Amino acid sequence: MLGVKTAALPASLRRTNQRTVISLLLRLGTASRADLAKAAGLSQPTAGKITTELLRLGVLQEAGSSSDLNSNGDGTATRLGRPGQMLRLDAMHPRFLAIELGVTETKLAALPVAVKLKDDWDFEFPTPKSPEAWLAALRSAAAEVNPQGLWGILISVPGIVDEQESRVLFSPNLHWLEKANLPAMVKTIWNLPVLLVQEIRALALGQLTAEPDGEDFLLIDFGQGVGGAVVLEGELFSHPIPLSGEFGHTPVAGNRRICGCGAIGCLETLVSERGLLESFSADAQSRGRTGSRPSWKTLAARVTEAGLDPWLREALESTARVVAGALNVLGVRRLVMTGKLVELPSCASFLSSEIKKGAMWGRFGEIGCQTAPHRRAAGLVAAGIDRIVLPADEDAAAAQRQGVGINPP
Amino acid sequence: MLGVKTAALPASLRRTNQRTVISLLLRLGTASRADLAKAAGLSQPTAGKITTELLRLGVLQEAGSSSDLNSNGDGTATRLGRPGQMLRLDAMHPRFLAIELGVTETKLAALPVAVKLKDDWDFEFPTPKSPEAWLAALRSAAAEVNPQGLWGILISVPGIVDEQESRVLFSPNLHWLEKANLPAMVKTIWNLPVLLVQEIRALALGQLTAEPDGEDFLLIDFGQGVGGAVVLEGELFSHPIPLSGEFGHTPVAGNRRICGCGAIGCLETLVSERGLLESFSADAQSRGRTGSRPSWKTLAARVTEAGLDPWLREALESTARVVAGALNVLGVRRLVMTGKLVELPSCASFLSSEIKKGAMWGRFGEIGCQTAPHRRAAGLVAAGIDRIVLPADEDAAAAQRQGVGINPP
DNA sequence: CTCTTTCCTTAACAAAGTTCATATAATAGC
DNA sequence: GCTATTATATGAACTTTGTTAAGGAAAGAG
Repeated sequence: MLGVKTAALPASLRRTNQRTVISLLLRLGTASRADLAKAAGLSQPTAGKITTELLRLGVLQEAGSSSDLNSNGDGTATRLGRPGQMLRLDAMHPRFLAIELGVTETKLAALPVAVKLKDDWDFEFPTPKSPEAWLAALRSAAAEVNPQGLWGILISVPGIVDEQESRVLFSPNLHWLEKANLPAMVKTIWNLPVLLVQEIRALALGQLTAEPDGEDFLLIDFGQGVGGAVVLEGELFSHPIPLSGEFGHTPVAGNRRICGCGAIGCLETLVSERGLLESFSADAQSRGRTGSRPSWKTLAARVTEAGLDPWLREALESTARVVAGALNVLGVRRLVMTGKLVELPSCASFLSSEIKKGAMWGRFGEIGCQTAPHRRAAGLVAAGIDRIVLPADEDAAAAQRQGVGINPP
Repeated sequence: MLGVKTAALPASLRRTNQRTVISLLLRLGTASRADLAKAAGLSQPTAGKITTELLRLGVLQEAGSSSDLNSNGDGTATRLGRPGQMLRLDAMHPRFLAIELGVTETKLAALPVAVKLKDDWDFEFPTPKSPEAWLAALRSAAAEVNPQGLWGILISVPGIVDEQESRVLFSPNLHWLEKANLPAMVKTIWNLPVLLVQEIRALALGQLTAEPDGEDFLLIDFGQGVGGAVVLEGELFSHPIPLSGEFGHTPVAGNRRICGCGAIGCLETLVSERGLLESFSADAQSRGRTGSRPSWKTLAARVTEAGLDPWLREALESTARVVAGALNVLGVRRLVMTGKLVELPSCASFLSSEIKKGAMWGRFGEIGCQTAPHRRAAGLVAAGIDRIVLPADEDAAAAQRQGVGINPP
């Protein structure tokens, strides 16, 4: 018989363990097989097999023996016994081209597996208003990228994305995406696997990468839109219907603004960048100050100087109620906030205190509220490793790599 | 070597498949091993092994051969080939004593594995106001229960429950529970495993039992309190922190009522039974009708006659906003509502239409809103099967059964 | 009475993890 | 400098779980 598809345990156990090892190396930086076995709760033989595989795939690289590192002058007492072969995530070869397709800017960076935790883009250009123009701009940026050794293209997209089908379903602030076939377009430049990742999910994955063993959390980003994503039991929550995290489109009592999504009264119309500026401008006019044109800068200045004006206070209170409701339903007690809004002075702390009042857990213990930088790039790479390098089906993986560029040594 | 704990795959795969088979039988009623294999996507040998085990445990019972059933007069063409041995969930032996510990009533029923989908209690008594009185009342009810063959006691409890530790953490409407050690108390009557299940979770599990392959849903119950629980990817969502589903304690803008939980403005103070009656009474007074004492009956009459008064309309709108927010965050598009509120005329339909307006998915497709009866008993049995009959650790199972009453034939 | 069809079980095997044992490479002690 | 100790990495044997392949059992069809 020839090439019969042989039996397999349905659950992709091996894959789970591979991911555990990668996540451990993200945290530890460098570790021996024995360290990994201990930390992952696996036996040494299993850890050995897994690392062998990851080395073959090019995800890991060797980093000398532990004695080399220890003898490097620092005073740590060298341990007894045979030193381990240290391993780390590969930082030598750029493996992914990450693209942030933002409402106003498009940014690019070529990233290795060992990605930096904070975004750091190589090139950027203003996002044009049509698919063709965007592709043209991307094509000229492409000249600066060496596609040698790349495994895939990762694109962060605002709005609602069907990540399985790589289609943008809905993007209120960038409507032309809905009709474009991004993967096909990008493949005319680089013939590599292309992965679309919903922006808010990339951010959450990035946060998860940065703190892999932090507690479960809800991440909210206040940008051009307002999104939310949840990490439950150490995993980014993914629903078959690609519609989770649409935080900003929750109705707010008394709000009559029309939202890009077609509904009336969405939270987003109050606390997106545009919404905030709109309120600020209306308020400034009512205060009789029509002089300075409302911009993010003047808004920041006003907040620094006058604190939270009533309109802003109210918007934050509404936000806090929606967030508290989400925390209550989910049973999560940690919140990570990103985006421009929480960089305004005292906004983050006011939000936090309001949320703490509204969330049930606040009556038993502490609600953890923190702000964080954007970690899109780290999130994109996490998604890329997960879906391009370690796909569920080994055959599919092979097919996707076909003639494309994974180069086992 | 003697009794060395041997190797095992960490994920409890077998258990998952056992549960799949049970859930299939709940839906199909009766099926052969071959049917189950096909429906569960397992191979016939595996299905055979699993059913053998479940028969040994007493979860399943044999139900004659399919030819017997078919020849029973109905006109279905008897199929070709060897008829299958039909299997069904055991309906002969009462296996669990289910207790609904409600705020006003305590109800009991002895239930077999093949539980009815709608609640149907054998005895009930008013819930006393202290642990001792409750235990005494329970003890006298116990005379009517034959403990022969019982596997465990299942108790549905309102409030926040740590189901792992079997402790009630918080129960705003039944505060004495927080200090009582229910399992220890109950074990003085029946020396059997005792399982506490959070009321809202029992309801959601019951709904899941009734429609095991319906789409993921959010269940909301409007009773003495207001709770919510989520079924994601066919599983009741459980968080390590036992605090999910606390729907009712989300703050509502403008609401100044003081809640049993200690906070101000919780949704629950508006739409719990008590909250509704309070609003109704205030409204009646303002309309100058102090005559008829406000009761659920007069409220129902008023709604039947006058439709939704503004105060009720507003309360429902607030509820709809909170629900819509939850649906948006979770990416769920199906809602199941239970409890007294949605039995009031036109309340359920008004709620549905408001929620459809606020939930993001409503702009793409249909939000499914339905009402359902309480299915606590079914949910309790599901939890009992899961945690008493099929525990993760086979040793723990054996220990828990020790000298207690699982009788393999 | 034999043939076909379907059901159930036994046998052989594959995947993935575990324990146990063994080779290897350092430091520590004499 | 040689041996003892300790820690790492890997090879061998076995467990769990599930899969395909093959064979016996029970019914209707010809």
